[in-house]
Amino acid sequence: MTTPAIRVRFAPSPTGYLHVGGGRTALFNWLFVKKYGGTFILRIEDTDKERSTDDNTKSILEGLKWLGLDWDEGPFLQSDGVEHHKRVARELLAMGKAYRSFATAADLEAQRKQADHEKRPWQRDAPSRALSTEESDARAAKGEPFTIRFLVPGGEGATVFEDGVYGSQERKHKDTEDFALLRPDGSPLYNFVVVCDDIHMKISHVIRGQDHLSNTHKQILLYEALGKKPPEFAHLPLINAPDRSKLSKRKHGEVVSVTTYRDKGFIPEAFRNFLALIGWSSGTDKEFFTTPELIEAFSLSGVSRGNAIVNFSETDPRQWTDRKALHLNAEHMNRMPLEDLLPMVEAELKSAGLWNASWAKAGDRREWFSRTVDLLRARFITLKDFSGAGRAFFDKTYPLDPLAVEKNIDKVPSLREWLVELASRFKAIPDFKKDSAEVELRKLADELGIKAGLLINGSRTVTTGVSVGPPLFDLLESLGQDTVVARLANALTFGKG
RNA sequence: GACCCUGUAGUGCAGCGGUUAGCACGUCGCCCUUUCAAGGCGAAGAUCGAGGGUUCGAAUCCCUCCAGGGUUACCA
Repeated sequence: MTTPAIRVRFAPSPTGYLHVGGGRTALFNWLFVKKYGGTFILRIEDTDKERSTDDNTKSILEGLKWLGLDWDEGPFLQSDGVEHHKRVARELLAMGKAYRSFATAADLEAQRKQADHEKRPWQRDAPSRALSTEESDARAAKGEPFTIRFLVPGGEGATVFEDGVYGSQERKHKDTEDFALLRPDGSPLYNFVVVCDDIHMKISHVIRGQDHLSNTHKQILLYEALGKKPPEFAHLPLINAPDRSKLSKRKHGEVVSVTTYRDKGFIPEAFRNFLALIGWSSGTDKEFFTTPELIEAFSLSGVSRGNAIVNFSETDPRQWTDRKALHLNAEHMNRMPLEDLLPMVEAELKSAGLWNASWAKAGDRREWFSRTVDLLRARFITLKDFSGAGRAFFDKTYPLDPLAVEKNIDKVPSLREWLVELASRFKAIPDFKKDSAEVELRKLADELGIKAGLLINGSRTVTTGVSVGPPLFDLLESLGQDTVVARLANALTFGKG
């Protein structure tokens, strides 16, 4: 017995951008290949010409690239194989394993209604199915339009397969309808093309969403009719919205699109980590995974069977996506090697127009940049925070959080004067460092008979515009004496008008 | 309607015949020489969808029901 080479594919249809469910399916295929070795193929299922667009294809590739899920072959366009698909359909027809269905859409609709009325399931176009070969040929020759449908075997037979996640699956032939292979215009349909292409590409393992679990039986019928051995199948539980409905851009907005996560400052590795945790577990308590760790731990046996919900709020911006995703991103940002993070922060600052050449690799402020990023990352959640909450570190001007001003400055009437005084104390420090700054600040607090916290909160707000960030004295040292003094000296008018 | 899949805290997962039913996110509280969305400690939160069995013993096995999801397209 020979074990065929492992060949898996991700086959999205370009009827939309890459959504989180698709991203997760791609990730699992990718992990499978990385873990066991093999070839990862990308195939674009563009058989529905009405809904497929090049823009969507582009955005899918973009999403995949950002996610770091590189493929070995492709992208292949399914539509390139149409002639082959048609040929196979004709073979099936010639072998008597498929038949021409002359019913129009309206006929079918009537048949279905009738079946419904009689409380029996509609499964096939019985009139066409009963046609003799001669009559069928004659009507086709006359130019009458027809659909080619698969002739599902009768009798008590069943299709059986062992799913890598859901276990043994069985479906009686009588529960499967005579699904269509080719439309009247000759274009092929999904269940048929998938099988043609998977055979053609020698796919060994099909890992895809659970919405295809039922389709698998039809596909197996096709493999059997074509005399081919079906691949191994593994289906993944679906990812739904908080209301348990399918994720859709129209209903749920940008949160379902993979590229949104890129645009909102996610780190690819963190997002992979999050995606992996939906519907999969290593079987241990471990949840933080670098990608090599993920590959090592990955196994189909860890995939769960229940559909999952990705939790997000459409009204609370702090919860625009699942908190766990956000948490994982913060964690990865904190724990990843600093040298890997620096280019990402650089890119973010550049796109925000805040980049300064002296911070570049060979720049004279590189060391400062590196230390500051290191300081800031402990409390940041996404890359966006470097240009947002961290703006005061990278730009002369920075927005003020009115709430911070209210809470940390305006609550104490004389605080503004005290901060100006603090500025002159700081100015006099010969060697401005976090320790010397702290000594000076606490000394002033003592003299004034006030809590150091007041000055701490106040100077944080004045120097950074926000109420959260790194420990104050670290922050002051990073900003540097001149900047700190200048900003504090402005305390009287800070945040006014 | 038919066929199929699933059902453990708000969410994601552990658990596979004997545990005070674990972990993480989130929530709440306390601590961090009175910053903070970081860190530390702690708490609340699950009659394991419901009801019947089997068993000395069931979240774990069986049956029924219920709920959610998928398929039932000349969508994918």
